[in-house]
Amino acid sequence: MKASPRPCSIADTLALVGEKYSLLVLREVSLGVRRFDRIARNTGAPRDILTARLKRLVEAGILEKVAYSERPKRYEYRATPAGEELGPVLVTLMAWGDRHLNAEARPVVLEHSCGEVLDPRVICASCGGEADRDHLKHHVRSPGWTTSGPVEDER
Amino acid sequence: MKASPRPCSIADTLALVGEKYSLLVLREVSLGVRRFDRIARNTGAPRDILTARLKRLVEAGILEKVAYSERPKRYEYRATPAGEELGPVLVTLMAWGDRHLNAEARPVVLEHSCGEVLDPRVICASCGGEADRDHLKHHVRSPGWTTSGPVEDER
DNA sequence: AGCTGAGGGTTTGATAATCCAACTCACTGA
DNA sequence: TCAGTGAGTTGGATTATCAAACCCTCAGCT
Repeated sequence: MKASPRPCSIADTLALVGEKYSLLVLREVSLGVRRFDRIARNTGAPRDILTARLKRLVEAGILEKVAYSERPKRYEYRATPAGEELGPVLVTLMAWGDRHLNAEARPVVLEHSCGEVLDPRVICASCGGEADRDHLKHHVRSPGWTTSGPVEDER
Repeated sequence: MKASPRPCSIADTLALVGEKYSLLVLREVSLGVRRFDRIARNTGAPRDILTARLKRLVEAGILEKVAYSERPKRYEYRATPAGEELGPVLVTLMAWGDRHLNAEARPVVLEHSCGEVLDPRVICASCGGEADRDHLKHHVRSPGWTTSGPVEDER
């Protein structure tokens, strides 16, 4: 994926993991499914595409190859710490789908250590308050990239 | 995008918003950029693709077209409540990119209503505890779709 | 009336990515 | 020896993306 005009961490992150299947691969790995064949079947990814995605995720430092057998050389894929940190993205995507697409029968349920089914909230780490639209303000740091758009003429 | 083999809200959500540019369109809308031309320039999406993405997001109930001028008929795009609820996905994607790709100079900063720069955390709504890998257990509801894979033979 | 420009798209043709099936290579276990 | 498994590669057909040009409606000059 190509970088997009507006400098933005969302775009940069999607440039790494936004291609088709990448996040599903991560889902499988975080469910404990680490081998090529099974990831291919569980995600539905064609094998050649899966090869490309795994390569990219390994190069990005999100997954790592770990040999689980010499002779024949066989590798499995595990999440690195950076990969684990994408967990919140998966959790929030899943929560949205559970609410808006699979309200009556969630295919996968996450149980929190407190015993309850997880209902995830995003909060501010320093004050603990809810971090939704009403409580956030954007500050665009890049000159010429306010919400009114890019600089038309910077001569 | 096609549905993937494993029944999963992550896959279902990505089937709606996982195509290239869709989440960037949502980012622009949530930054207050609502018009076709400007969304096209700020995301870098080709105009024909943008037309397709907007159509899909409107059909999915994530955006809505609002006329801001009769004669000539002109529309702008706004997030519906369902669209607003994708905010946490954008926030977590941005946080990952800020940490791993733009650590020294974040392009956009979110300020929480408490006055601090937002450092988002995902927590369990019922107990308030951290919702990371160590505190979560997966329960796969679909028969035959444990982490060991699909049913090989269901005759 | 005619000209220019803005806004919001559609069309066209070339380029690139995806998909799927078949194939390879290196073994293992019966 | 022979079938099977795991992890990819390869080739060809299909689909999506891209960039640029085009279209239509109207507003505001002149």
